[in-house]
Amino acid sequence: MSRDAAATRRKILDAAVEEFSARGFAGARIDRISEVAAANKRMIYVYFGNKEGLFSAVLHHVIGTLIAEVPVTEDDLPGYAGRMFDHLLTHPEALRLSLWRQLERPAIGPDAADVYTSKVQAMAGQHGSAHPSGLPATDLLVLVQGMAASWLISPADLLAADGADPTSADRLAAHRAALVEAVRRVITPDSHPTAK
Amino acid sequence: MSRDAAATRRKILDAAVEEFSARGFAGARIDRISEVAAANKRMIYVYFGNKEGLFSAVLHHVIGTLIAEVPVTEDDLPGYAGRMFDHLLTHPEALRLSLWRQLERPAIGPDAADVYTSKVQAMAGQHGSAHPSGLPATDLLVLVQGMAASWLISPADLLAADGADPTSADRLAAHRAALVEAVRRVITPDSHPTAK
DNA sequence: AGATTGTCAATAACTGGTTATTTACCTAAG
DNA sequence: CTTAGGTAAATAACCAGTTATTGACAATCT
Repeated sequence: MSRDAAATRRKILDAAVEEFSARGFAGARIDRISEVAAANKRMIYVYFGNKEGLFSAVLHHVIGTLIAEVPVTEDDLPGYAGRMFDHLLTHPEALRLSLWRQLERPAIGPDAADVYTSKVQAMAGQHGSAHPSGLPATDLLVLVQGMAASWLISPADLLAADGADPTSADRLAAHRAALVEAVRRVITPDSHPTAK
Repeated sequence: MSRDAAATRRKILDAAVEEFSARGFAGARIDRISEVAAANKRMIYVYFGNKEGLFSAVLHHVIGTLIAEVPVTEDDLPGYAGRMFDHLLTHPEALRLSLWRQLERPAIGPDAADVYTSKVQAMAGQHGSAHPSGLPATDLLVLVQGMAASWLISPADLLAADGADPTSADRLAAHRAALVEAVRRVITPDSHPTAK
């Protein structure tokens, strides 16, 4: 039996991503993580300190990857929404962990304030604090993120309201198209505002 | 000390709403609920069976109220978004419990399939499965709900990207306006689609 | 009386964290 | 080349405090 600190640390982290993603902080069990990782429980405390330290490491890993792989393209918000949707679809743990973080431990995890601030300022540009669309830049970014995640956080009974299977590849592609188009409309400055 | 079954049941339910909303199913403690309710722990099992039964009752109560008080006005989606935002703002437990339900116990809680199905059909109307806007009715409803909740589920570092206090009444009113306007744009069929 | 409503205390299974100890690997002296 | 010793890595057993749930019993109302 060989000894490999990096590999053990990695196995623990992977198992922790799975466990915390599935059950959240309060629901996660250290024993289950060590079992899945095929590592001794004690090693978790050696490498990560305590349960919260492990949760923090998981958050940094997964959310850090999300931020790195889905850059905010402030000049192409529809594309950003589409790519975000794709990433959340292929990395369900990213969305689940983000939600659990928000609900259970908002203070823990990576701080993306600098990233967001610079993007928001870039969007605002010379137009005061508003995007060319006329909507405040921060609100726009928040709305786009909410739209990108909406399908994946909605209850199944809503997603299936039209009878189609909400998880089929076709349905997901159709929603992706609707998402991108909806964002395009949001950022399009209207030429002739209507009353209703 | 007088005896009042209905009052005791109600106190337990109120305390459970608070506890489950704050900590979720796994994080909630029966002891804390009975303490806050000033009721004996045993009564929880008499009235609600077990922890899951209590969680289910909480979900039915809070989400049922949400569905009743914020009807889906399919002919006024911007207004629906605004009223949903208002309700979630004044009833934070409704959003938190919805999220926790989705993450921890998706199978539990009220089933709104019939409500959604009829609204989606009404929106689709004579236009096949699509809304007058050209977007699929289900997707539209999902997106609008995601938009309404986006401010309230976003991390603080994003909300404060423009330096303003994200919880101030002014800021919330400004975001509400942006939300309603964004939804209006999404449902407006465009007269002259542009490339980018 | 008879059913409902409430109290108290016990229990059996867990849970995060720790202590004491062993095992594998590397290096430098003999 | 071998081997003694130091150190990082891993493990098993354990602990003290919780946790949800229940059984037995008392008070109250109709």
